[in-house]
Parts: sequence; C-alpha cells; structure tokens
Amino acid sequence: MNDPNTARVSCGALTASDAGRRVELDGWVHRRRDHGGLIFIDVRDRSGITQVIFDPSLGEVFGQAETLRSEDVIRVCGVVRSRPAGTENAKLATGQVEVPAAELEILNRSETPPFVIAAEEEPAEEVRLRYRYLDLRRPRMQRNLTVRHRILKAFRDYFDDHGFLEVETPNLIKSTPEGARDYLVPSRLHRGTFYALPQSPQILKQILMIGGLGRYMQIARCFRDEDSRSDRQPEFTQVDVEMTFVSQDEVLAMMEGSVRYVWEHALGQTIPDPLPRLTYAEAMRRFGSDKPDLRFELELVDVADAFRGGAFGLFAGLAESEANRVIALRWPGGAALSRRDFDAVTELAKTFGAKGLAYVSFAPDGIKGSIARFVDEPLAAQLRERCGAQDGDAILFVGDAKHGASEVAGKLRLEIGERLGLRKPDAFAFCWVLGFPLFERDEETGEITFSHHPFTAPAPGQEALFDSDPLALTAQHYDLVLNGYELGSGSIRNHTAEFQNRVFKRLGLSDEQIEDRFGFFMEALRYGAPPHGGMALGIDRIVMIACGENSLRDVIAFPKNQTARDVMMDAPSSVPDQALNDLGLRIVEPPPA
RNA sequence: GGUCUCGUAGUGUAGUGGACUGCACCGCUGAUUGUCGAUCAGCUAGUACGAGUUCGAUCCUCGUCGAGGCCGCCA
Repeated sequence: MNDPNTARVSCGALTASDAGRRVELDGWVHRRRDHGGLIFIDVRDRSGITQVIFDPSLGEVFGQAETLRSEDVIRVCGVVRSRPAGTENAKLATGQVEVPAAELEILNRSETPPFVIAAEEEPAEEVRLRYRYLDLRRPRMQRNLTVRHRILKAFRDYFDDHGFLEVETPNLIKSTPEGARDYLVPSRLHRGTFYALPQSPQILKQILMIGGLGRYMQIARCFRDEDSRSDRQPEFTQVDVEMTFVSQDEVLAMMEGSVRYVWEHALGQTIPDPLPRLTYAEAMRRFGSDKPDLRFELELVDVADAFRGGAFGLFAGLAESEANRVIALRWPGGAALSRRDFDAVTELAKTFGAKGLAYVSFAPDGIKGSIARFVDEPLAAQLRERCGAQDGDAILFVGDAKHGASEVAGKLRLEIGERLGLRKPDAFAFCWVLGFPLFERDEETGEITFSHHPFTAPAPGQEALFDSDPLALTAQHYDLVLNGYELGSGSIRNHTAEFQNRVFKRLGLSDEQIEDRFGFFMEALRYGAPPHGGMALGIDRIVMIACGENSLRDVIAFPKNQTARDVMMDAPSSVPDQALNDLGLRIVEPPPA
C-alpha cells in the first residue's frame, strides 16, 4: 500500500474538509458493529477514532472484515467521504466523515483482551499493571503521559532559555549511608563491593558547580529503597537544578519562574506571581504541616488560654506550659455528625498519634460533644468567636506537646477538607515554605541530626549559635508545596571545606568517617568551590497533581506496585546461580521466626 | 514492622449459614445493509488458598498469599 496517492493519516485527525482524499489508516480495532450486510469498525490510534465501513461488494475484503475482533491491528485504505445526512456522530471528533474501506490488511491479531479498552469501567489496578500495554491504550493513560511529556519539555525549554546546561550524572555511584536506604548493585570486578543507585544527584551536581558549569539542570532518575505510598515510588524522576553565585531569593525566583512557565505552556494556566511564602513555624502553627494544603482555609486556632484554670483539667493542665498546644479545628456542618462518626474520627486521630480527641458541636438544641459539660456559655461564645464557628458546626480539639498536637491537627484538617470536598483536583495552590531549622534532634537516639541534608548552609549571621545552640539555627532551605504535597526542596549549600567539616563534626562524624564517605567531596571543596545552591522538583508528583490523579502510578508508564514489584515483568526475580557466583553472592535464608 | 479494607466467571459487580450464586460486559454460535455503548436469539465460564467452628461455610473465626489506603519509614 505504498501508493503515492494515498496519505497515511491519524485516526483522530479527519474532518469534513478531508472528503475526497484517499487515505491509509493504521490502528487498532476499537469496536466493531456487525450488521451482517454492513460492518462498522472504529479504528483507534493515540490521536483518536475514525469509523471505517465495509460493504459486501468488496468480496474478499468483506470476508476478512467479518473476522476482525477487538485490538486486532489493521491497515485500511479508502477515500474519505462525508457521512450520509442524519448519520453524523456529534460525539466523535471525526464524526462528520467515514472511510469506506477499499483495502484491508490485518497486520496482527489480538488475543481476547482481559479487559475492554473501550469500556468506561476500570479494571482493578493489579490487572491494569499486569497488562500495562493494554492499560496504556486507554485515553486516560495516553492523556496523562502526554501531559507528562509536555511538562518535561516545558521545564527543559525554560531552563535552556535561562542558560542552564543539561548534564547527565551516573546511576552507578557510591553509597553515602545517610538518609534513605540505598539500592545497591554488586560489583563483579570488585567482589564484595557495591555501587549505590543515587537517591538524588546531590553531591554530583555540587561537584558540577565546582567544575564551573555555572547553571545545571537534569531530568534525573532517583532511587530510594523505602516503602511506597500513593505519592511515593521507589524509582522517581526529578527536575534537578543547581546554580553558582546565587542567593536564596534568586533560586526561588528562578524555580518559581520554571513552575509558572510550565503551568502556562504545558497546562495553559496562570499561577500567582509571586507565590505566597510561609515560614516553617507559621505553616506548623496555622496548618499543622510543613506542606500545607492552601486550597482551603480551616486554620488551626490556639485556644489553650481559654481553657487555662478552667473546668476541663486536661486542657487546663496543658495550658500551663508553653511547650504544649491546645488546638481548635472548626468542622463546618460538623454538628450533623453522629456520636458514631465522632468515634470514628477519634480512632483516626489515634492512628495519627493523638492520645484522644475532644469535640463540641453547636446543634440547634444546644452544645453537645465529649467536653460539652466543661464548656459553659462564656467559653462557648469565646471558642465560636475565635474559630468563626456557626450554628451547625463542630469544633475538634487536639491537646498535646506542640509538635505532636500540630501534626495531628494538621492531618485532621486534611481529613475535614477531604470530606467537605474542599480539596478540588482542578485547583492549584502553591506556596514556599522557608526558615526550616538546620538541625533537629533524632527522637530515637537523642542525637543532633540534619533536618534535610548535611550540605545545607545556615542563614547568614548565625555563626555564634553553631556551637552554643545548634538547634536554633535556621537553614537556607526551601520547600515548594502544592496542594499539600511537597513538590521539592532545595538549599544554599556549604561551599567551604572548613565549614562543611564543622557540620559533619557537629553531626557526630569522625574524621575517618568523613574521609571514608565524603573524602572526594571534601577534597573538591578545597579547590575553589564557588558559592552555589539549587533545588529538585518531583516530576511525578507535579504531573499527578496536574492530571488530577491521586496516584503516581497513573502518571508513570511502568510503575512499581505498593510492594515495589513490577507485576508485568515480574521483577524483582531470582537469578541463575552462575550470576550469583560471578558476583560472589550467596543467598542466606531468613532465620525462622 | 504495624494497622485498616478488600479478594465471587476473562472484566466489573449483586447476593445468601442450606436447594442450580444473580446481573452486565467480553468471548463463542446464529440472525441482521446506517450503526456508533448497535440490535435480537442462544451458549460458555466463578466464590484466592489452607485450617477451624457447624449437621452444613462463598458467608463466621484463624492463618497463608495477593492488592490497596494509612502509621512507622521516606537526609
């Protein structure tokens, strides 16, 4: 069919103006409607669907058409024509035209697919992933991967426009045993040693700065051997960025610009300029999260003082110390909830780490709820005033040590927002979160550890605190947050070996440990490392939110499932003994439980 | 590691401590010349696995396996 008079066209592209053209359509049998003496076949490719019609006058071709089934792959030639009056299909982009087949070539047959591509109903995710190549034929996945492509391209275009060089960094690197668990790759040539897959190209991009690249970006694959969530995959993609001779504000402006450009060019939407900024302390206080969902209000309200010296002993006691919070959280319409509903919410709060949950509701027949008997009229009036609660609302109370109370209340806030439909998938609420502490105390060991990573620089002018009160140090670190998801984080880095060494020492590393793990990096810092800083944005999450999806698995072509398995390939899998022998590995059975 | 929910034909679902587990789609056979979720007639095909309670279990209990959500974890 390599006829110069025949144009190969996309299945979704034909319009009335194409009538009279002789075209070739290649694609899958989407649906067939067999009327015995007349057969309609919808031919599908990524661009859409065109109706092809077979007439018995075609003889042998018609006989072939009778055998066509879903997902067979065909090539059809014919002259496009307008549909007879009254048979147009307004629901179809190509509904004004059809192609009466003159020739048919069956390029491949399909077995009966386990699920119907054309169906509205969605098979279980396990089935979708097992037959991913079929799932990918569905419009939803084709759309999501298209959006993903456009977003990636927009990022590349933007950073290219701003003088960034895309530089690839290796995937077989050195394990630096801090942070998440590494994926390890055994070395054959150096038996008993291992490469690690990068958790991020962090050190490498810093060395690129030392290498004088100035402005670097990369669409980088990262690997972390930790348990998955709907928004976390063991293997994920970042837009990784690093720049020299920049202030924090300059990095923020550049990154903010990239996101604004992406939203405009890939999604056709404008976002605020500038993006709102919150401090870490403010985010925790008002939203109970370092990644607040700003699509809705419902802020946390501090009410400890209202309970001080009052009848409710638990909160009165908590109110005596600045280390505690008593947080009120308005639940619009919450008075309609049953006792049973509140019990369920209390159970939920306990899974978040709450010891319990107090609540009052303002029902038409008076104040109700678990602590209603401690809430007299003046207190009720005060609480309503401060929370902005109306008749029919409820207020939840979380009281505990500051940080824990904030986190519990923050998660309850999201739950309320979710139930009230306030987390709209087509709304995009960005914000920066700044002013994180540089160090924090490890709750298990009691040791001082870094909040994000050990290369982050403290805010200028805080040198005096470094030894006297390290936990009071503020980091030049920033998170970009969208709709309650952390899109990415970055920082201004330490660029002198001397200061980096002080940080490592402060974290309790010995000279030997520093040399063993970071010796190459410390050495690089000593050869004229310029001031630098950067950021990495999680592409998978950005695409997920942009597509209105709830799971990364719907925006990744071949994702792992929750247990980190690829159910299509069946990975991970065992390997032949010879492969283990080459690597000097032996599998040890786990000890009996 | 913990916890919750789920597992019924190829797919999506319904239902019940007791008789042939119902429906839709897919598939198969036949009919059908203007459909587009084609239509009409017929057919095929199922309780994840194991143990227990019970006269009797798809249903109740426990375990195993698998899946998903959340907590821990994720510098």
